[in-house]
Amino acid sequence: MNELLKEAYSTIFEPKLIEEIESVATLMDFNEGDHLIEIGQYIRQMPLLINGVIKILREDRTEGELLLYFLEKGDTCAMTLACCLGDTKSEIRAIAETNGTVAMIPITKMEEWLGKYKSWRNFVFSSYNKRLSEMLSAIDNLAFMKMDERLLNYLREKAKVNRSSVIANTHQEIAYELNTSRVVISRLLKALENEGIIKLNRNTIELLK
DNA sequence: ACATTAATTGTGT
DNA sequence: ACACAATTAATGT
Repeated sequence: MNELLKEAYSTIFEPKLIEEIESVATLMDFNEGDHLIEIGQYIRQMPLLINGVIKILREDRTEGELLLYFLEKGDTCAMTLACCLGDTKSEIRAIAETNGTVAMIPITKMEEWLGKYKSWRNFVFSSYNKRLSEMLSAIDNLAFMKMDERLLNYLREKAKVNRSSVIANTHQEIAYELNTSRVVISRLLKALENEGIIKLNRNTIELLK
């Protein structure tokens, strides 16, 4: 079972650290659609994503959801790091985009490793870094980009994480994640189809370019 | 195989 | 944004 762990992390972590992870981590499988982290929840374990894709959403007080970014194999959630270290509640919601596996690591260990392993420190810092810049581009999207550009961005990201140019989502679901209405999505999608950028089917969208 | 229903998507106001 | 039409998938008979 720990083949997976090695495969995902052996390029980043030194062998000793991987051994330690193996000895303390609990592997947890999740299924598509599972709510991994809810808003307001305390986080006592730190997840390392081994397999699958997780999406990170922010929720508006009025009940709108907004997609922030996707997590892929070898990533961890920066929010979790902040929560663990600062002992605060989660500000975000994490939902499984596909089936997958995470390794859960006790916070005590992760603090211990910070001093002990250089590769771990690097991992934590660069995760922060990466997420920060993803947050910035998410903000850019919101502040400066029109809905049609955001939609196209979304489709591209989604195609990337699923490693497939076919996106299996209804217009309604997309609208939720971009925090807009379904009608807007339908119209924009159709416009994109007319431009020959995508192909529209029921329940699926195929990215052509 | 057919009819009914529900869900998804398209369009006009 | 809303209402409704059109299309397609799901289900029961």
